[in-house]
Amino acid sequence: MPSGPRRATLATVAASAGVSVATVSKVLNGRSDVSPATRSLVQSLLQEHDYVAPSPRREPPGLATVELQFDTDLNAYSTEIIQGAVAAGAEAGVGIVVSIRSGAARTTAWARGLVAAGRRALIAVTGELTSGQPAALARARLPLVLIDPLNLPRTRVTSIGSTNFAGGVAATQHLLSLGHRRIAYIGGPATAACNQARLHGYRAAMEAEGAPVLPGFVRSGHFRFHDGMVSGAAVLDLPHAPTAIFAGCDEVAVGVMEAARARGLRIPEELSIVGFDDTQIAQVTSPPLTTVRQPLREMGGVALRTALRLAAGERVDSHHVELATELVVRGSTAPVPRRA
Amino acid sequence: MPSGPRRATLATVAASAGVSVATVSKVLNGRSDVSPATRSLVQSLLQEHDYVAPSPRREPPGLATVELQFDTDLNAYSTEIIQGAVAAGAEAGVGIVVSIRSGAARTTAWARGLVAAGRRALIAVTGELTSGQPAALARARLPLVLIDPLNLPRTRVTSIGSTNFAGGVAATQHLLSLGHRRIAYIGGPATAACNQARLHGYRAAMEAEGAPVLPGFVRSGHFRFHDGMVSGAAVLDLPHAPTAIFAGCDEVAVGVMEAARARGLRIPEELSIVGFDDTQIAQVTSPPLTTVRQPLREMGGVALRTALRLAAGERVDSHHVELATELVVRGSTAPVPRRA
DNA sequence: CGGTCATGTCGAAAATGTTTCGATGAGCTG
DNA sequence: CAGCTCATCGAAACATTTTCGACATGACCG
Repeated sequence: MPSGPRRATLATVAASAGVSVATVSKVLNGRSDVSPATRSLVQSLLQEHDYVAPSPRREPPGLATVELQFDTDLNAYSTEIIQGAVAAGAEAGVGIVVSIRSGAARTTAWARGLVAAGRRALIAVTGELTSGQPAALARARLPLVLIDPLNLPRTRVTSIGSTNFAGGVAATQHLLSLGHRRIAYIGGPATAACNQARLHGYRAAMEAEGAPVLPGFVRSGHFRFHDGMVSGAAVLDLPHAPTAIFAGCDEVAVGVMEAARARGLRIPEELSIVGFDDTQIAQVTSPPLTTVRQPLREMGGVALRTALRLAAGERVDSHHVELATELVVRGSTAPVPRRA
Repeated sequence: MPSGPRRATLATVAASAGVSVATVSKVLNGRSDVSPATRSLVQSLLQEHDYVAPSPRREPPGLATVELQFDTDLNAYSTEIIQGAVAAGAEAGVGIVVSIRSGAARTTAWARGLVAAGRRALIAVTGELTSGQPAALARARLPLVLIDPLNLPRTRVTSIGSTNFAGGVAATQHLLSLGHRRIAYIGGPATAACNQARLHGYRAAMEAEGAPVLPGFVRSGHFRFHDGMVSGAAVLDLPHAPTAIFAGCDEVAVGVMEAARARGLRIPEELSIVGFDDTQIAQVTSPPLTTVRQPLREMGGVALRTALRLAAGERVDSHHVELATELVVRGSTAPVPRRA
């Protein structure tokens, strides 16, 4: 059953406008040898007939792009993801279009716009997803891959993460092995999946060692420097202040460092700090930060390759992949200080 | 005078391959009803005849992209540039494709590839330019905008920078006004224009104050953390060690901090440090870094808008624009210590 | 005023590329 | 061998763009 009245062609429009096919073509291509009157007449008739370009011509092979969308301003974490995606994109011959999510709702129209703009897939980084969004993307046939999603909607979505739980365990065990018992955790949004996994890793390691999680020792935030400073200050001012703090990301760790510095605490002699991510920041602090490395570049690369596989219509082995984290010991951790 | 032997058409290729025009078309469009043998034969003949798709058909409006190319791995500086370009791109409705320059020569073919991939312009960040590259880009009609170029070829190229000289003066004057006289400069590549401007600003301020630039007090590098650590160590180990160091960028400043820390020097009490750029790093060090702010986001935005104007065929007012730098005083600078 | 020339519009026809559909032949089956 | 399937290919129909000549118009000139 062909779709009702055939799709409009130039000939259709030309006939109804009383001009030649050539003229209609010229209007479409913005040629100059068409009088303004004729042009606007043809344009309105094009609209009326819902004219759309015919075959989506063979697209130049290099034209493929993938959108890499962030939910917030770029930071050291984003930089590594971008780097990884760009490197993998260069190999695959697709361009990485970076964007920062604006307030705009992610509607079907938005998804279609991305497709029309030549995007082959969308990679959303640390995003919050409403349940309708995967549906909108599916309608537009735009594959979606998530990196470190804040939440996972019911529908099955492909996502890339790292072994946050294991990382939380490793960080905490490292501190425990140095003799620390009063260890606080300062993390990100309480609802974020990756934050929960790190927190549970911390709790699991503490519990295994029989170390109590003291009241006020677990704090949420937004993974930002400022959160680290504020929460760090709050924790350090407790009567039973911790001797070590496990921060949910490097930026928070640096904020904690600043809070410690403001209180005259020496790091690592009087306070040990472990971060998470191993961004470029970690190598640049004083002292250099002990942290749990997330393979962010690899995650960006894997996300891209997964997105391309989805775009090519292939199945992916698993709808969620976790890359391994690894504890990197630098200078911000030391054995627990002797009681004065 | 038409360009010699007419451009190859499907008919040309079909004739030389001994197949029909239809078959060649199918190969081009990746249709399945072509035998592998025929396909590869046609493909090689397409190559041989330099077949290119004819008219760059009327292009879907949303497809526009601009390439933002970096010469090195992404860092905090890149992040700000990207952020600025992406924000401006979102406003203008063009996508920003980030890429990292590979070893590949920037030939005419490369430039044409970018055009074929839908790029409207190229923004090259802190790149080194050979004289042939602007020519290759011009032949492909791809507008080029430079941000902080390392060198400027003879041909007139549009570029965006900041007032590096004024910034160098401001940083140095700030240190001088705190009573410092033994001030060292640790910068980037000796040939880089932005580095030279900062260095000359430093020299000018020193000279104006009658402060001598002591031997060994000016050092080059690659604007990296490691350079700061090495050159910082070298300068601090001089018999006439400086009381203040002006670093050519924040990352170098952090390296210098690390070198100072390794020598037990307290910052800012025993050593003042000024950085350059005001990337996110500067707010995150201990103590927070006094630095010369470059409006990197604005530079990214201006570069994008300039690139789009060039792509639209408009003239730009000036082929070089410099945005204002601004000294941001934080915690890494203090009055010169009294002689012990 | 009539002739000439430049200019703006337009369409017929040619050029180019894509799609449909039937022809052909190889290989397999019964 | 008849009959069937399947892959491959091209002729022809289509869709669109481009070229080029036709025509009208108006300016300019002698």
